[in-house]
Amino acid sequence: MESGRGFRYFCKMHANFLNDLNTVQRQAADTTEGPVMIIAGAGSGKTRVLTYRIANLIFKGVDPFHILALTFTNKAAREMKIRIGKLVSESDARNLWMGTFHSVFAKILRIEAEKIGYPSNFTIYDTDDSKSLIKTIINELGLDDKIYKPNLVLSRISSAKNNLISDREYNDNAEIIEEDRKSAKSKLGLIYSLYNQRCFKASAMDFDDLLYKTNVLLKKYPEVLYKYQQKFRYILVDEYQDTNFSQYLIVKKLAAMHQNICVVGDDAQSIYAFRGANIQNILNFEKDYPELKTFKLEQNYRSTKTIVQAANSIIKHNKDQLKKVVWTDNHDGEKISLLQAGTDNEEGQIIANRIFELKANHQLANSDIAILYRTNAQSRSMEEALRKRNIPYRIYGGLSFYKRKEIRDLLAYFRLVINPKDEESLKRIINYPARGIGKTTLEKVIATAAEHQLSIWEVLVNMSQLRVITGASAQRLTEFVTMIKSFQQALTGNAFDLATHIARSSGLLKELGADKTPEGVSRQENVLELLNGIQEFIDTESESEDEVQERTLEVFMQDIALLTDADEDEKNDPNRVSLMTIHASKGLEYPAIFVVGIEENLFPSQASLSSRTELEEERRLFYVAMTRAEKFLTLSYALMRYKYGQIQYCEKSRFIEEIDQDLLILPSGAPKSGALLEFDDERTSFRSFNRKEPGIGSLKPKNNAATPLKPKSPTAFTPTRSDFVPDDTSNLSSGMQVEHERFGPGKVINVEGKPGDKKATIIFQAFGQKQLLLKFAKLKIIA
DNA sequence: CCAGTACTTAGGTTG
DNA sequence: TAAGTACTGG
Repeated sequence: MESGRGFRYFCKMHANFLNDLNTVQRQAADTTEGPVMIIAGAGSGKTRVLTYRIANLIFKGVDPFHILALTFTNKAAREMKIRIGKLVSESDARNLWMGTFHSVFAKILRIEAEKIGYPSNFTIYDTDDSKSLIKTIINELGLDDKIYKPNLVLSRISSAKNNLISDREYNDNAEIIEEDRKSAKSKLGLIYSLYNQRCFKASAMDFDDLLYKTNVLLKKYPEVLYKYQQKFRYILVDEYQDTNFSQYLIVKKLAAMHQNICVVGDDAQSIYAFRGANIQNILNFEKDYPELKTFKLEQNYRSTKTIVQAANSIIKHNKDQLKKVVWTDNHDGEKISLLQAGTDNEEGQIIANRIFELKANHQLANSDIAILYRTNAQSRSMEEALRKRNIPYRIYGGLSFYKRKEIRDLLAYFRLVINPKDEESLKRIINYPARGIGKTTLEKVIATAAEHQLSIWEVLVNMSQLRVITGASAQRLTEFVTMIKSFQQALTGNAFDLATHIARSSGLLKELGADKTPEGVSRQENVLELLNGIQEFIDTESESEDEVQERTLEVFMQDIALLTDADEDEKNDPNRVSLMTIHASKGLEYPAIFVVGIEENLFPSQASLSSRTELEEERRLFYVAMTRAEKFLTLSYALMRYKYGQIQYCEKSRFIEEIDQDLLILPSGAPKSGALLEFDDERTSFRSFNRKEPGIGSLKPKNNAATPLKPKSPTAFTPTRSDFVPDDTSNLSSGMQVEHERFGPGKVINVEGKPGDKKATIIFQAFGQKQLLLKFAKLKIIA
């Protein structure tokens, strides 16, 4: 079958290419048959081993189509493909099945969708969609959303799915029922069932469904399981310590036939237990495959001796761990600096100063440096300080491009056009931009849908037969349906043309164009950027050879559904300091690392203190943070910090005490807040500088002048005119020119409603289309 | 319907 | 403090 593929690569690769690896690494990469577990300490060249192992498989003649490699992020998959491409050939690398669990199995689910009753163009609900649907259900059931908090409900449902507990099993399980009853949330099971029904009716799957339904598919259809067992003869799983039960079982089933399964992980770096990841999977692995060969990668190539020893001294305080000794041949390096600041703001200033010193003394670039923190809220004081010193930075994990409102709005149009049953999208845009479809009308439609067991879309399409809504409202709903249908006609055509057409004729671009504030302009630019992205998508060729897909809008949407902001590439100025949470830093490395806010109740976090397992997870998190550093590691804490606008007094973290103290440089006379060093620019010039409030200097009031004020909205500039005398509008009709006290001149395009309670739709020159109730609106009739 | 105001709440977050 | 939602007057 594998007709001597190795031959083709003989010239390109010298047979001894595995000599680039150390002994254990080489064994791990060359033991290609049978179950293998690789325990890979931090910085031990794990990615390198995976890369070489896959290249080795291809070199030995395995067809890339038969290799499945599951990674933690799409970015990791992309980078690994590039590296493998350089070892073998780009076309072979392209043909690998490589990606996250979610993206790989979403692909498979689309192929097999009809077996489980879904269309292949099913929508993927993201967390916001899920939450919004849960909110709807809670409201419909008349439950209190303070008891049934959408976040909590979702995490409960998610955890059920990740443990493969169906809604039926949930509702039949005495233990679960008792647990929910005790916490006064006995309706959770009902919400779970309704949520599933609604997702199914909307032809939608949430993130957890992608794994759950894969399990259902493989269990219910042995022939499908067989097909993929045949296909995936070699399976590799990265970051195995962070997989959950649902993922574990998928892998176990797929690997059952050939048993060529290789998992790579490090129990010391397991930091996602809080959402279902299970270290037990590693222990299970040994039970499932008694023939297993285990390799321990213990030599660290990343960090100095100091950093490796410090990290080891931390992790040894955890009881639960596999035996492993991480060591390094690297230099001792510098000691770890510990900095103490008076307040969170001062912490930012000290760090910024320190970054200047490091860059000046050690020829580091901004991009060699990362600041890591426990919670996103901590980024503020760091940003402020960096901005003041003109140090360019980039924040990971902020509001990603695809989460911006204007982008979600346009994507909702695309989603609805592709899958008109997608109710979350429909509700989002049916009246945006405003087209006079009010809350009452929509509620009537939803009620009708529930009554007849139809989707909202089906009600809209069959409105004339159902005769629930009549008159002007029905007219506008019909117009909406006609518009969406006309978009659907163009689905097979050019994706960019269709997308642009939708953005224009939905009125979305016009709506955004009406807003002349800087924010408004930037929203418009974002939409244009998305359209550019679609053009770019069309211009790039399809990833894999076996699916020569048309670059339609539908395919584009499938592509971006599972993106995260870790996937965004750095277009402008790559030379920036990186800011991110420790969670987001997993798998990354930098010459210089700052870990900030190492205080009790923050790191370890307050909530983790009550249980040993949670505290140990925090400690692993600290271990991950420290082991990101290659040469320079700086830790810091503050004595005071703002939390929810209140001052909180802090104590340095127990984790600091746990570090081998010989490796630390303790805060030698932490700078008093009276005299900080203030740098002017990137040169080393600096001057002493006195703060305004001696003593408690850094507890300065917020909203200082350094923070740019938000530009005022145009509304604020339009004075309320005392000479404005409104006209009688009881006979207002379409086509009339009017003037509004605040919105200025505009043209009436529609008037409806009973006399005395009329609603007018007016396009204002400067403010776009608005609907106004005439009993309130003060209008002057011009013509 | 629109827009300003009062009130509530707050963890880390793959895809 | 900041963001998001619910309420209310025009």
